[in-house]
Amino acid sequence: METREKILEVAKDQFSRFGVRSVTMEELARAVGISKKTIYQEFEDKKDLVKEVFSKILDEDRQKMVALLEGEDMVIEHLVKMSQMMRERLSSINPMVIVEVQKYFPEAWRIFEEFKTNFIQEDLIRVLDRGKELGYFRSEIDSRIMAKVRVNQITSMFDPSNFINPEFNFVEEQMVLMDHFLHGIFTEKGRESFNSKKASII
DNA sequence: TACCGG
DNA sequence: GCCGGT
Repeated sequence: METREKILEVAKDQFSRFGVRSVTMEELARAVGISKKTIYQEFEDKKDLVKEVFSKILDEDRQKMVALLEGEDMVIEHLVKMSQMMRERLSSINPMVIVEVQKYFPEAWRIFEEFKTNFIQEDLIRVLDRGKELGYFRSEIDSRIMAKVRVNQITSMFDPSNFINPEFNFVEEQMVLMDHFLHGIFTEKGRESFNSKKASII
């Protein structure tokens, strides 16, 4: 594996587990088994490294989401699995990291914001439109507005005010939100299809 | 590895 | 005093 890839891989792991600010460049270099100098040959500074780690994480999610859209009739499964993916992503990251990145690494946070609007939202619009064509979702729903609503529901997990003092378990809350969202857009056919296969996809 | 400066 | 950066 290339040095750069190795650094990103180890940094992703260490940052996710211990937080960004509590992992020093010194410690990171030791964990990778290289010198600080080598890290600074690959990355401008710590901000740059954090940004690249974040891009890598989002790239992995992007790949998975593209793969989800492969099947012809995968509309409902797509929405369910996307929710699943985001829940897994959040539980794999130390909540402290989210706060740190927003506060001290605004460029990395911007990457995440762009991912939300440019990718997740556009992906949802396509899925909602496809679901309407297939008769799973009511034709009168506005795909663009509902896609935005759904992005906000999903990413509310990453809003510190929602996870610092959680009133509910966030997994349970996301499940309830997803169920409510789906039932709000389903046609009769969509609802029946969901009920008949929900045991196998949830 | 040692060092400077924030 | 610690840590990013040289």
